[in-house]
Amino acid sequence: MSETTATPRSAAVHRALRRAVLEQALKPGTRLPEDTIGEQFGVSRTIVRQALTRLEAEGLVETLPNRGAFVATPSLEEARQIFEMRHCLEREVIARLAGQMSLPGLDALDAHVTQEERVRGKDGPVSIRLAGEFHILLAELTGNGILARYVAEMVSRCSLILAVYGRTHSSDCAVEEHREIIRALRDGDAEKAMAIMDAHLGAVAGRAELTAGPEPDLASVLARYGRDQTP
Amino acid sequence: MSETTATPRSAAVHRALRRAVLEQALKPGTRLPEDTIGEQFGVSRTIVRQALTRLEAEGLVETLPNRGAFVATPSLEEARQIFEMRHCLEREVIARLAGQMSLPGLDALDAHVTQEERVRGKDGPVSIRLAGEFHILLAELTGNGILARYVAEMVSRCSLILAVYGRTHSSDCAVEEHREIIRALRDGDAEKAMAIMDAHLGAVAGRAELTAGPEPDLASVLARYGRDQTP
DNA sequence: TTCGCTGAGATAGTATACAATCTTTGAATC
DNA sequence: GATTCAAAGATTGTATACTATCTCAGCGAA
Repeated sequence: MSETTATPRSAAVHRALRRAVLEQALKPGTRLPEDTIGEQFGVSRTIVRQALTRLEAEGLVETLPNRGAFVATPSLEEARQIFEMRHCLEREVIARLAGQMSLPGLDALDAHVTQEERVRGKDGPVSIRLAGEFHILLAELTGNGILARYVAEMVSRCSLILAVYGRTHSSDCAVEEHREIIRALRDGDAEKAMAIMDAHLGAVAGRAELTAGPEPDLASVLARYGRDQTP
Repeated sequence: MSETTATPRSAAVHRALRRAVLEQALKPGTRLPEDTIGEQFGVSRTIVRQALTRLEAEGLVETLPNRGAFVATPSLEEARQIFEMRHCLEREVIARLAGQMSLPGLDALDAHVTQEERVRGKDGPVSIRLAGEFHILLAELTGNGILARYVAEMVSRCSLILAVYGRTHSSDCAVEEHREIIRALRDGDAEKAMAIMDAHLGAVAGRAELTAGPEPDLASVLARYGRDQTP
């Protein structure tokens, strides 16, 4: 995940904003004024601007000239393309891992899913994030950092899509499917792992309806995400 | 290819630098001091910094804290990963296009290769760039912008790899292979198209030795790339 | 000679001031 | 009452000034 971070300060802002978006604390379309954010983090607009530039490159933020930055709102067409791309990439991941999993790798996956189970139902936002990070972890285990980065990007943007078009994140089934994927990978059953992944991603893509929640206060969200908790 | 460009000025610097890197006018490891670049383009460091940030996100530039930006020098391991990823993505492109090519699409490809033939042997740098853009055009024809963006990124970074590890760019064979790929796609022969693409990419990846050229003058290079010729 | 220190120069990191642009509010007119 | 224009406010775009850090040359001591 981690590129050579340019500077620690803007990296911190970048991380915090990214997390807030991924946990759907900042909903698509939310305005991201530079000075409001800078004020919250105690940095100047210069720093914020760098973070926003990077987020834009990742597709999590859209900026309009002279209008500023907004949390990206994927169109239906974009959503379709992102799901397609994610599907393609994750098939590649499965193909590379099936039957080739190291013991430490399997342990790491197990540990992650255990963590998912621990917060299931308790902390919605964290649960959403962990579900995505399972797929990123999987991609990282291939050893190909580029592949992992692309998967991470697609997972992030899927989170955005679900925030726009999705119903509630039903994490119950997801966790069990994650276990099944691990099992199939351990057994070297590439076909089965692929099938489960297809179903899993299909399920994710399936949740596509319209919902509208209340607009949360930007400052209060940022106050929560300011402290850089690593978990 | 084109995201929502933040601001025209930094976008221009970004394009120019990118082009210079892709045409190997700026070789890997070249230092990219902010004020030297800013001076050349008549903009402040602020603008240059934005451009460099974007280039870093694309993997074309690496920055070291308090040391500044350099044209990225891919390690052998990165090179391997990039070729793997490119291979995976381009297979996806072929799979989607085989037998589904529209007439305008085929025309566009033909026109591009014709352009490649026109500059073959005459303008080395442009020839390198056009060869890469053939693959990007192919990816764009799938209609999936994300896929196209990723292919574009991999093509760019391959260009960087060849600049470090490659021998001379033998564009002669490449152009003919491009024609063959078009033919196979037109005939709907997915297997053949895939095989040619495999061979083609294998040939690209195959050129891996060590070379070292003379260091060109940064200012003179930028002077050439300052004028934003669109072709 | 070599090693280490010190200070000058250069360059990136950051904040801020100012300019340009957009949005919005309010009033005047139809 | 609706519409249009204008001015004020807000926010982004850009340049620049200042600070922190790194690099390297020069000098002195072992």
